[in-house]
Amino acid sequence: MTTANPESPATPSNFLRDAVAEDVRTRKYGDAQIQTRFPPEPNGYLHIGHAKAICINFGLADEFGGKTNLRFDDTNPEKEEQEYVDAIQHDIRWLGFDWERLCFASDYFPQLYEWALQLIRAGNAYVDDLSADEIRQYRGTLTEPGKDSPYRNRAVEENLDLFVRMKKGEFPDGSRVLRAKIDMASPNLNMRDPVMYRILHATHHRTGDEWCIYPMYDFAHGQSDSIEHVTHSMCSLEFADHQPLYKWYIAQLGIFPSQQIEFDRLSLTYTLLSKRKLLQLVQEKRVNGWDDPRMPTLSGFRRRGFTPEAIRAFVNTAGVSRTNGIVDIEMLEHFQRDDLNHRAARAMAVLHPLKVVIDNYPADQVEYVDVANNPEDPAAGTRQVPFSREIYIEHDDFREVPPPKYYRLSPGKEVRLRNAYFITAQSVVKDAAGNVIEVHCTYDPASRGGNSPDGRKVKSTMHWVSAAHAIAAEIRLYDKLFTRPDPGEVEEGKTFLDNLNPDSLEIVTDAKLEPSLAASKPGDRFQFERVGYFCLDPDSTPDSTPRKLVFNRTLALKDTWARIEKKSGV
RNA sequence: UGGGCGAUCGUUCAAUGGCAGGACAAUGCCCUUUGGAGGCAUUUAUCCAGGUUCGAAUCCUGGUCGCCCAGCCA
Repeated sequence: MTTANPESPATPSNFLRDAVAEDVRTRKYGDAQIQTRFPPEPNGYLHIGHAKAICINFGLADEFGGKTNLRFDDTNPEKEEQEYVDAIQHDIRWLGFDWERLCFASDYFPQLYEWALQLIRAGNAYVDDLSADEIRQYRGTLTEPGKDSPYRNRAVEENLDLFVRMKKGEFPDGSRVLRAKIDMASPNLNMRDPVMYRILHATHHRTGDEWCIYPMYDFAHGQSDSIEHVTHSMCSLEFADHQPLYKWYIAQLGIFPSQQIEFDRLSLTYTLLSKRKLLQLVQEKRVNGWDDPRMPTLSGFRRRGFTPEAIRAFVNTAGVSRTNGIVDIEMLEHFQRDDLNHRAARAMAVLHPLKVVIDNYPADQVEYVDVANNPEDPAAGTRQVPFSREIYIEHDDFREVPPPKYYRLSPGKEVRLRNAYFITAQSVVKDAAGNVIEVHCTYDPASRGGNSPDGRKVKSTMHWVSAAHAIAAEIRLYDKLFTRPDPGEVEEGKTFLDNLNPDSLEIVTDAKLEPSLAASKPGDRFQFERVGYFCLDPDSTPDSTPRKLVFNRTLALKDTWARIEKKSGV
């Protein structure tokens, strides 16, 4: 049962949907419903690329009234862990999907073993004593055929005896394998007597030490699909070459023929989606764990403040094909900004405070101005924000010598403090080094709320926080984890680690926030007006003393001024 | 140099023999109590060469280019 709704109103056609629709139309499976599956290996955390596979598998089944199983492809005990099994389930639910059945390839080990015996009896599988190295040599190359193993024509009884003893644990790791007897001269290397079982005296996260032989992917996946009556087994492109083998096992065994269909993986600019490399980043502590907000994992995006709705909308819009391209990360960011723009509560926060003293404002006066919680959504209501004589504004919002097209505060210039008053800069106070540390202004009492009765206009509106009421927070500003659009592109002698962005995390420790933010809870998302979207990090302790608030920047707001500045070649 | 898959705006996905369209990005203008958001407009594409057809991105032939495969990983 799926809980997510179709994201885009007009779903463009794609070859996967077409294939399913055609099978439904022709009643290929009779009264049986469409069945799909999402088959992760629990050897790492799910990333944005998996989100695509999840949306495709769950989405298509849902669209055609079918079901989706979550099946862990746990046939390699050396790489798989329970931690990953748990995290994966959590992430799929977070994304908005729920499965019909929770399955494990390891649940099928007994059945797979029986099927292996069946293939041996039929003369279609044999135990090979060749070493891994020898098997490689015998396999041939891309252009040369392989040659038969000297053990290829063992008698059925001997194969049976040996395989049973492999299972009993009589042989050491790597000493023997069970192989399918197909064709050592096949141009498809997957058909050159592929290994079905290897000996691995390893403890499996679910079956413990019950088994010491483990099936290979190819001998497990298709049959698992078949057992679950999967009608459409959608996987990534690199498995296309495996399809003949997938079909061969199913045909030899005479079991339900699931249909494999391949599609392209998702790739994103400035993003690495190799599980091996992501694991390396975690293990070498280049990032702070799988859920580091800079990671392209679902848990990383979640902590960063991304929403499942935006990720789904992005994945659905990016589409699916059989070409391998790279989607611009800006597209993902667009969908996230769009989503948050509509939903996120607004607040005022000053990241780099500059004190402003309003000289003609009564020293002990505090008034509360009415502020919309979300201008995009009147239903979000309003709140009261304290205003007083001393406030903080963003350091960037004042220039003693304003460059061309700079509309913000500078000496003699009048600007609007959002929802409050017009102020005009009169003088500055500098430290010994000549840095502006304080700006003195005057305000127009008639402009309360942000409009002047005489109708005069100001070019700029700025956010602010009352100094006396401000609360402190740590703010973590994230940037791209890698400096290159393709992080895997490396020069001679370098690795992808050399493409790590040294400035991917900037910590601001002295941000000043409006007091209402004190009530936020980890996971709460906000738009800090004119700055960006932020999410309260789990490192926060909003309810303890001392209270600690840590906000992660999800994304910065688009910044026209920054673009102008950049274009003017500074 | 074997086999498999693919090629459409800068990027990505459509068009299923009948006006090449959307999204992202970019550019310009309008609007704006967020230089946000929004609105309008603009630019740019069928890998190449032949062929079939009234008509080809689509079908055929031949090239070119790209990706994947030689784990006892998945």
